[in-house]
Amino acid sequence: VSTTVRPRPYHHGDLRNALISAGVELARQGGPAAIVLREAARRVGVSPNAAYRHFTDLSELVDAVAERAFATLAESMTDELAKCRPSGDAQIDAWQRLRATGRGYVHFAVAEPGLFAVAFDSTEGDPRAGHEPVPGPWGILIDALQGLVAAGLLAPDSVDAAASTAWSTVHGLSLLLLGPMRQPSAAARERMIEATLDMIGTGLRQSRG
Amino acid sequence: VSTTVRPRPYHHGDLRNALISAGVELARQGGPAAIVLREAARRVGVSPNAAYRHFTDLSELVDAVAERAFATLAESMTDELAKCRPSGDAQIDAWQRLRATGRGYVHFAVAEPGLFAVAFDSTEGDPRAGHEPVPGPWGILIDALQGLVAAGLLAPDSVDAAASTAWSTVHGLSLLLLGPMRQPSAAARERMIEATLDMIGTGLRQSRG
DNA sequence: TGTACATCAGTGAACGCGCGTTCACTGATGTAC
DNA sequence: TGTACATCAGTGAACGCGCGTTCACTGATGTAC
Repeated sequence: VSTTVRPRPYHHGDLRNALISAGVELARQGGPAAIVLREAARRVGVSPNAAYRHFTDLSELVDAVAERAFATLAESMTDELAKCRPSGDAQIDAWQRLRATGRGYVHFAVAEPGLFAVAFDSTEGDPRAGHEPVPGPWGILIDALQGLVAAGLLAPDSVDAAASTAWSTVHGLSLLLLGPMRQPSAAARERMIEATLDMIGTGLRQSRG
Repeated sequence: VSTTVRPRPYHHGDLRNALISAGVELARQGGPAAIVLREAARRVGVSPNAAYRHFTDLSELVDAVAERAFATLAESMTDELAKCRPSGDAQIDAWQRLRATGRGYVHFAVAEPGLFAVAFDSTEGDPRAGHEPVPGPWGILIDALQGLVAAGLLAPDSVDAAASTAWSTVHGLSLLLLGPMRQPSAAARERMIEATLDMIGTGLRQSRG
């Protein structure tokens, strides 16, 4: 095979993206601290300083990885939303869609703890700020809550408060499942998730009255 | 003054504790990663290797710092409990005491983000495992829930589920307040805390029926 | 169509840094007789 | 009460490591004429 090895061209062609991908891989395994510039370069097969053509700083690479992590989190939420089948009852559907966003959030956290940590480690300011053009996790949650409003299940001026409570609950559950309450079985985990989503629901119903 | 400076004795006398305290201080400022053996030794005024008389490892120092962090968290919860004044109504009091534990938890997280991070970074297994002889955060929460049971407000076999939901909610709120939703005013923060505690209450009331 | 040359994207070697940890040591302490 | 000596708790110097970053450089690319 050695004769047919295509020699790597001098110019990589897409080094910036390749480095970010390597960074994502590192983050998946070891969280934010594992994003190491030299190691990313090593994996891409490039000298460490080549990275400086594309990032002024290590922190810029980390930011780029965090952005991808956020996008993947949003994707997990929309994936779960896509599984929702209309029931014919608009109110039931609205609740289901809210649950789906939460479920997607927690599933991502459990499946990708490293990326999850990166997303919330390097968040400067709040996630409401855009990760445009695709709506980020916050936007997706707000959309789901607007769905409740449209179905007459939530007062329009309760959306912000509802969002922050729902987010914090789901975020907390995620960290609990990753850390102090690592569950042995996936089934037990799903039970905890659904129980927590129940609680969010009853909380929101209550605050409506 | 220089003549009256008492020369530091060759033997420190309490180096282990001094190093842990230095580690706590480092953790307060920079979280788990800031616990650096050489720096701790530097602050105590001792050579780096002296630490190895008291810890086999850096990780052993980190563990000791985490233990202190856990104790301080528990303290914050009991402090808040101590503020509860009996109202004459056992049911109201039981709710108030549960709220107090949650409030103490979140207050600690907001006041000491670095220590809070250490506590949950290095948690091996779950926090239910003892930090004896004083009851840890988990024990304090369980106690408060047993209070609800005693007041006839919670089914005895719901305690575990209630504990994990309550914990995850309060934990999530803490992280949210530290990160994505850093609040400008203390008042706004307290409002969010109380709103979340409300939600935990309605959630538990619901699951009782 | 060809050639000069600016620009871009890499290389290789080296830097200084702070870290955890180990080595051989020395000063202080406490116990046995 | 004094002295020998084991033990304990420190010191000072050094190690190897991997890191982020900088330097002067070279190979490839694209544009002007």
